[in-house]
Amino acid sequence: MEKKVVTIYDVAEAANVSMATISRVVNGNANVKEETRKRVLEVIDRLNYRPNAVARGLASKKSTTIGVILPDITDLYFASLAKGIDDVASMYKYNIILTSLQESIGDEEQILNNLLSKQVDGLIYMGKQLSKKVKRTLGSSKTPIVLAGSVDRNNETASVNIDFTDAVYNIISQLVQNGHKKIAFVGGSLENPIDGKYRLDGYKKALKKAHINFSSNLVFEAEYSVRAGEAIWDAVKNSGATAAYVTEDLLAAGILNSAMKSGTKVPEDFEIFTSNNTVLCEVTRPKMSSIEEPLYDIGAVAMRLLTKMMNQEQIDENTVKLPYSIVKRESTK
Amino acid sequence: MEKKVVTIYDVAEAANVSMATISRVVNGNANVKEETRKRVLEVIDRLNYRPNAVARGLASKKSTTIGVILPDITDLYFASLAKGIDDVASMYKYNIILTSLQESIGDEEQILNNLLSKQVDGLIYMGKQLSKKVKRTLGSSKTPIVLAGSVDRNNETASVNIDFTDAVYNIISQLVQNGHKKIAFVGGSLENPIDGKYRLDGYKKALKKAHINFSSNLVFEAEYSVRAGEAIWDAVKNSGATAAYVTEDLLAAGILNSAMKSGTKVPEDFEIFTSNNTVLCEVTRPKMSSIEEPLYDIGAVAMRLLTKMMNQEQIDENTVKLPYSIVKRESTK
DNA sequence: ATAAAGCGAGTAAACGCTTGCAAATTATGT
DNA sequence: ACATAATTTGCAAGCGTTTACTCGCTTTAT
Repeated sequence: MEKKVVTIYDVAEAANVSMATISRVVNGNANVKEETRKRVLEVIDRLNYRPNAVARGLASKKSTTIGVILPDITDLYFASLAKGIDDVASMYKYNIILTSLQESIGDEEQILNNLLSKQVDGLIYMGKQLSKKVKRTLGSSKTPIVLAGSVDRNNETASVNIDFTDAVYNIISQLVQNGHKKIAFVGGSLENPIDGKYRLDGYKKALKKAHINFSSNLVFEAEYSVRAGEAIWDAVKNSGATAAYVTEDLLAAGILNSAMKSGTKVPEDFEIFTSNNTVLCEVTRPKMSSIEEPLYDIGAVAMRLLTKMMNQEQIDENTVKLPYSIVKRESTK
Repeated sequence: MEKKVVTIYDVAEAANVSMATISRVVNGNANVKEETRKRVLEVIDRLNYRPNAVARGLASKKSTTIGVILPDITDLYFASLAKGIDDVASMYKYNIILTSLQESIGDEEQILNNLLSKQVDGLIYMGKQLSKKVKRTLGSSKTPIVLAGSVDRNNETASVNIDFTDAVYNIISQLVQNGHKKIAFVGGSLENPIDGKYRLDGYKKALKKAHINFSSNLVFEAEYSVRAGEAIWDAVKNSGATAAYVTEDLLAAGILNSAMKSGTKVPEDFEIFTSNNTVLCEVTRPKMSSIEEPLYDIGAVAMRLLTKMMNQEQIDENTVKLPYSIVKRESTK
């Protein structure tokens, strides 16, 4: 006995109305007599009818699905953003199609096309930056997109972020205030505008304000990993730096561990500020002081913004900057 | 000038063939003359045709989409599993719809219905355990499901795991070998069969083997968080335990930190073994020894298994247990 | 009492694709 | 050259919904 799928027709028949009426009650359309609605609802329940979202999508041209593109879901930074997105999405009854950016560069376009072919109603992008090509593809579709924790140099694309420059400016200023003259800036690839432009700008700005000359010897580039952090410590130490601002928590944890292990006391002999305030900051010993990006909120706001765009609502701010704060723990004085 | 969506008809017209032929070349059907195929491909490229996956889904009754249900994406344990799933899924051209299990209990059923309404071709579940109700809903659909890092008491449902009991047995045996008589078992909710049954069984078994009496005073239940770990340390210490096996990394990290802070040297005065070998183990100082669950692989194998089920291939093993290993770092002797 | 307006429900045409079947074309063997 | 087989194509019927349009029946106003 094969299990038959219950369709709108079956419900219509059992409830003695036309399928249009079923559709109306399922969609909450007001043009249905209360009595009929009740009867239909009952039948739906009895037959265990489950509207086919694919068919609905085809007929309505809405999939109630959004595409989320991120580099790596095991990176707590993105996972936190994703959680914010997910919560708001489910609040608005959207489903999320998650896709990771693979190593290979070229496939960003392919991922996008795949998502568009699935008729997603919107997109959230958390990669490093949108390529021209991708932007073009996006432009030719009408699918709205917003960047979360990612920036668009030209502010053409909607995005939600914190003011990276400002945050780093503050951090560095505090370090300066603590008497440091040589402060290392340890970032990921400087090609990524967040590190290479915004954050570095904040660093430079703070130094300038304090009349300290910028020296590229104090700027380090490393992969975002504990190992890379451990490996770079010697270089950082040898640069003469007495404090460091690190753009990512794993990296910072690695540096911290190497420092402690090599006998450099943190924060007494060396202060460390990191950037993402993931749970890692609480796991290291000493616990790390960090910029607190409201990651969950960034994701949530990005998703909320996207729902507005999908509803064609008026958007007042294309680029929203959320407030950040600074959490002092034990890696700074 | 409104942008028109390019459909299969447009391509057919431009290529001077019927839409059926377009469909065939898009689907790689062999019954197309090479010359025609080339021409069509060219037109597809020129018009920038992107097949509508929703329409395909409706016509073919396949969505090339699977649903993934997990408790919390910011938990590295699940994130790692998810990554394995994602990679294999994209290898097989499936998309993933990610849904988080909210706090509220009752909605598991709703989540499932939503996913089924989206016509997912398969499901991967990583929650604590499938409720009867959910199982029933699942049974009435034909959608295959596999559990990843989650267990089914009755082995009715396909699942991929490690042998939790065996792993813990080994850990505890090593601790016993190191001379410990009082070993704490610190888990999450013991209602969860993984902790409360499988792991605890391994613990008991190892004690028994060593002729050590099991004492419930040495069994602790705590939330999976750093704070909970820090908070529980005193109780653990006061129980007289000289070593602990902890079922989750955050929790272990909290315990470790409190121990060190309170002057108890790890591993000299107290040994700690944890369970998930997430990156946290490398971030704490001392770094933590851990069972190494091949999380990524579990996810990957689960997804692979699911593809087989979706293809109606013969499955030899309903329940697959992957090999685990034990990584010794600095929290044990 | 009667026309206008409104409500509730049905009809049928999309939506963009897959696919079984039949028709047309080309290749093969004699 | 002809029949037959094999290869390519086209036709059209779905797939399960949504949604304009219509239509009959009540209300309401006059």
